[in-house]
Amino acid sequence: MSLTFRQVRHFIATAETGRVSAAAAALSVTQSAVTASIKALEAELGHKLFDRHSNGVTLTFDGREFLQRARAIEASVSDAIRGPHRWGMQVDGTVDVAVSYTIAGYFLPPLLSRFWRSFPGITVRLHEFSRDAIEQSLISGSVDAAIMLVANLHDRHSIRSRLLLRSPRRLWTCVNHPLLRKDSIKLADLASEPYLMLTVDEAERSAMRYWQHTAYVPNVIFRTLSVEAVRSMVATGMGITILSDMVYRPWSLEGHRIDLKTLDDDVHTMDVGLAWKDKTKLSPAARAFCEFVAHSYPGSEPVQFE
DNA sequence: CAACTCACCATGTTGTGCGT
DNA sequence: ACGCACAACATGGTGAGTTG
Repeated sequence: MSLTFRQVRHFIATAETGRVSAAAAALSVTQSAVTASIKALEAELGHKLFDRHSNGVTLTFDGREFLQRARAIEASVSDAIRGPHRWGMQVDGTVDVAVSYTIAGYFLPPLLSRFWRSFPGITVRLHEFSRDAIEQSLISGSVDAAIMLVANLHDRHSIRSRLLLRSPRRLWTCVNHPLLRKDSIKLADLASEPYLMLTVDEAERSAMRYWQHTAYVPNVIFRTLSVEAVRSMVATGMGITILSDMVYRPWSLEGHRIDLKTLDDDVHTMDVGLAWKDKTKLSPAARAFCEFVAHSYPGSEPVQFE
């Protein structure tokens, strides 16, 4: 027997809900069907993907690794299914796209690769800016569109956005960190821990949005623009942090492992979105780019580009 | 060569047991 | 009570073999 797309869908649903029964309900199948899929998948891969608990399941290290691949499989299949209806058309031109640092490093490359294959006649000029510079560029018309973290979008009157991806934020620790032995972890449990604060792309502002809902503040021992610095310091046990799954990688540059834990508090997701200036007629190339990006991440509301 | 039969397999459900 | 695992059984698709 070989891996099937059905097993991948069951696995992703289980990973995202944290419960086999919830995944089954979401997929409109029974819990047993999902259990069987995951067991078959584990047998096929030769690795345990979930740790089973009385209140659900959690991804193992191998499970987290496979989740990233499973999401790529799902996106690729979705892309293949949608593609032939729309993307065969010939469009030429240039599109200027602004992106933030996190998007450029962790979101854009695979998307751009697929776009280039679909629209070889379109040249994409990329510009990496801060959030406020992206907004100014959109309003001034110096860029056609942007892919950015939309939670902190300031000018929602002049700039329209379309949510593409919600990436959950979780606790990062070194392996064998005492916090990992706790059944449930809240922000209150982290307040006394040395905290590594990423500052790039307004990450600190985003972090403080969920800390503000508690009576605690993080014990920040180091602020940095470097995700790799945070990764290395977490991996060596210097501190903890909370960052999104999108930027998570299981190893630091030095080869030390980083563990993940879901928090019990309501920590906002990191929301990636497509943004463009309202009431602006997009060029054919810009419109093709926006439609391609929006269609690559279905799920939320349909959107019409002018 | 098309139509039919049958065995096999993947995938599903129901019912139930077990652990927390 | 809740959630996962497993056994037994049902269903539908597929491929091999048979028949006219």
